[in-house]
Amino acid sequence: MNAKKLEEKWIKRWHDNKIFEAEPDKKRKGHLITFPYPYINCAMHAGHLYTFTRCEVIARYKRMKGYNVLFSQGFHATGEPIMGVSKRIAKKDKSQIEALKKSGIPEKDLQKFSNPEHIVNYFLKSWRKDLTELGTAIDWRRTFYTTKLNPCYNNFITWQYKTLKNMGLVVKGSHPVVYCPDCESATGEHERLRGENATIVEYIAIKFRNKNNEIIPAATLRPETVYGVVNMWINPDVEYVKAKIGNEVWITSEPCFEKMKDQNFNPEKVGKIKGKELLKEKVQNPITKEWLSMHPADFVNPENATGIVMSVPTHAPYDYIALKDIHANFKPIHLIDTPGLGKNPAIKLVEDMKIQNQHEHEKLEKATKQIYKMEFHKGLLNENCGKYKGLMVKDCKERISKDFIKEGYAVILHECSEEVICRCTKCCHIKLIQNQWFLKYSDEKWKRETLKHLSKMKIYPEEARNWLENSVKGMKDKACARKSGLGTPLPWDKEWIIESLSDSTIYMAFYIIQKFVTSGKVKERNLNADFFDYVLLGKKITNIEKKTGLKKGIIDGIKKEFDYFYPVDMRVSAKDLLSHHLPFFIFHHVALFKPSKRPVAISANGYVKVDGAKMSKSLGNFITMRDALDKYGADATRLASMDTSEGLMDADLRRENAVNFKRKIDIILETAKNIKTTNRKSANELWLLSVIQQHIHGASKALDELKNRTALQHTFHAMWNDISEYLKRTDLADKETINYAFDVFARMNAPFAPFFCEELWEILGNNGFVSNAEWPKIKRSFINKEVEEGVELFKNVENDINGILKLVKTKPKKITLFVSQTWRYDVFGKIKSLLGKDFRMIMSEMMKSNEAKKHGKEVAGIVEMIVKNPSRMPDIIIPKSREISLLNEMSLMLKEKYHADVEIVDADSSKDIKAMKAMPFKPGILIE
RNA sequence: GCAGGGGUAGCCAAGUGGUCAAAGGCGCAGGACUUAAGAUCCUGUGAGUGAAGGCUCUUCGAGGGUUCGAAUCCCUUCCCCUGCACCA
Repeated sequence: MNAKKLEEKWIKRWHDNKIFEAEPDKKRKGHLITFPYPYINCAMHAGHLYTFTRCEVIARYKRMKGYNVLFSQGFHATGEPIMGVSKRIAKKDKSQIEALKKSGIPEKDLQKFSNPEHIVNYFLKSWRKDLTELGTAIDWRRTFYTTKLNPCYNNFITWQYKTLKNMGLVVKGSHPVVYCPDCESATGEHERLRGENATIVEYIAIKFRNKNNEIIPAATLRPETVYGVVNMWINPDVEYVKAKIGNEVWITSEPCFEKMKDQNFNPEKVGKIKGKELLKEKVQNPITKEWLSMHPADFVNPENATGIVMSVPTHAPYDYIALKDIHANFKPIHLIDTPGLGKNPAIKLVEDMKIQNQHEHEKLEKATKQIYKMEFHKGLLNENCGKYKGLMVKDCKERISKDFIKEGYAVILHECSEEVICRCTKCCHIKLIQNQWFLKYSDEKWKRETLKHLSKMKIYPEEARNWLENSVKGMKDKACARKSGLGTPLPWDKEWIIESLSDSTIYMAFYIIQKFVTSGKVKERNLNADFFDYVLLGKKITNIEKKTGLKKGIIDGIKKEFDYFYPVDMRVSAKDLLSHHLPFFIFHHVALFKPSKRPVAISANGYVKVDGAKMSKSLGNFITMRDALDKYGADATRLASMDTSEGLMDADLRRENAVNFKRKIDIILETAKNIKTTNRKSANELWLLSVIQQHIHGASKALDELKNRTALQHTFHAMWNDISEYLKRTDLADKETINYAFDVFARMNAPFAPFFCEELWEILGNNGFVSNAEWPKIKRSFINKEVEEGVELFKNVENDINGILKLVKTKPKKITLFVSQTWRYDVFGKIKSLLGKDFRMIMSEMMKSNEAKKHGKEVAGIVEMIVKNPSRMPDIIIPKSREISLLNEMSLMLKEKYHADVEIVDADSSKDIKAMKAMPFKPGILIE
């Protein structure tokens, strides 16, 4: 049967038997596992596949371990992109039309995509189809999507934000964005011609004053160096602006004036002044009260900050070289002692690097960076720095800024970290957006509680904890609403729409409610604040029937189901969400829910590469889910994606692996169907039964730690190797043994490759579904170390014979195997018990027995050999009689293999040199 | 810049103090099967050396250190990837 047919067969049976529909059940423990709902502006692709499959494997594994797993899947439509697509289609944008065509949408349907609702519905269907064909164990009664297009979900978000606002966790404020004054809008990363990676930097503009008490602001990132300013830099060719700000007059460059307009300074232009004119003025340092001259410099860029620069030649290479260029005299003021930099480090470095003039930008940049870095990390402020003397730069920088601002000596000026040019070719600057709504993640109590809860959570792998913890610690207030895009309006300020990360924090709870919406028991009108307070928060509400319009039986049923399945037991995500969604997820649960309803565990994984490279359409390694399903089938696709990597490292999905898995699956099914059996229990059977226990152990342990690849190593590769090994050694398999092996194989691989495992399950004569079967338990009675050792012995002997034959290059006529002298067994046994102790101690212990004394020299040799290389010591020392019988058993096989006579000889009764060399578990070999 | 992760054989990747010249996979070479190809199975795969199952040297980004012993622990240094927010 081909893969497609097989998949269809089982999808239908699963569906007909409703096996993935989770209902509360007193006998089992509820287990809620979730994958972050994907944004549905595109079809599912390999990037989603990996994380999704991890989640799915764990869901199926937990189910088999006896948990009542609730695994459903919602979809995310909130935000700008879907709206963007619809707008571009409405405008008949060519590249957008092409993109849709490429993803398989026929020309005649294109126009429908100008309606965002159509886009949502289209991709909902496409995702559901792909996920179904992938064989996922999803309870589809519980699926939903976001935005006000779905009124029930909309009510849920409305309730959440009202509640958070009442708690004081949604507040009004302003925040800086990169802004294009020409387009009059925020300029996102993808809307920039240049400066994609620019970040927002806070400059400290220090308010120097001239004799007329006008302010000449110099912006700096190093306010601590204000103690060492010896002059100011002005660009003589630039025309500066005089602006009234409050009751002060400021002199800045023209672009700075524009920035200040957008940063709430409310400047009013009152005049202009040439740079050249300014040079005549003197200004006073507000901190040191020193009067300083203004000097000309071309490196002063009017676009950058205020267009006026303070000069600290001792710690800023640019300032020193510029002073040197104009042959100015100055008195250096050394401020920061840094190990390895010496006095006046900028002067020293410029001289050491032989920088000639201020046009050697490359060298100067390098020097500046070096000094900044070292002084920041290791610098100590000295006696020239007033009350900050004795502090490390890194420790007091922030304090200095705050102090200066508080005392009115300085203000914050926001600036881009690098030049940003908008698509419209205009230069961008930073704007402070007013009256924005924020989630107050900076709230100390909220943050503290969140960190506290995080410390109780299980995080897989542990490395991800650092990342999460740092994200939570560094979390600032987050703007939670935008003016455009799809979503739920802020209930109290409807022109704002709750943005996409902010409406995705506690929605896992909605999987439980959605079932009742799907069944029609609950309608939009029932889902009011009282409903959510009662069901989700467990508040006592009188007259709940009246208030929600639901019968007590129904609403209590919902509450019971919520209490049964919540909290989220496991959230599986790629690592990109560690810095925003996952912290938000914890924050909001902590704010809203009582401790027992907060998330239990998070598992994070790396990104996906395809064939070793980042997936991209231009590289030709972009795989949609559809491609993969059609080409490799669901099982092989799933296996290939799980056989990549685990932990936070990026997974590399290799298409060839998928092909190989596909082939292997066929082989396995064929083998299982055509197996010829008998009844017998020889060492071969006992061995297989025994090693299977190891794989059960290994796989279970790995899956408990969410290590997909390690698990697959056991469930698939190692298991199959051992089964093949067993079959190779025998013409007829023992029926009971081989059935057991395939039974375990089917069960253990069912989470990874459910379709073919169901098929295998049926071939083995089972009814029902392997998906519902129990995860195999270790059978202690099957563990047989001696038999395993026996097989090992066989392999070793075979290996040694091969090695010798290769070297001597003769055709063997007779192979003699000498079983070690009896006394050596005792010696080995004794050494084993002493292993790990000091060499001399082992030696003296060994020499206590008479038997050992008799062979003193040899015993010493053996001890030395084993201490040096403990691998020479077998795991178990089997008795000599057993070794003989094992060798006798294998002699027939050796005979066939090498077409030679095989004889087993006891070394005690031989004088052959090879007989003397024989060790326990390592027979002497003589080939003639 | 800050934060997180990483650098292991031709490639991917396991390994966090001794059983490590280093699992597994891919690739490559040889063999079996086949009319042939493919698939499958077996053998080999750091270098050197040995007509007996070994022995020697070199190797885990680089450089130091700790240790009887280091891919693994400590220090210094170089390089790569990811995130830094209003954007899903």
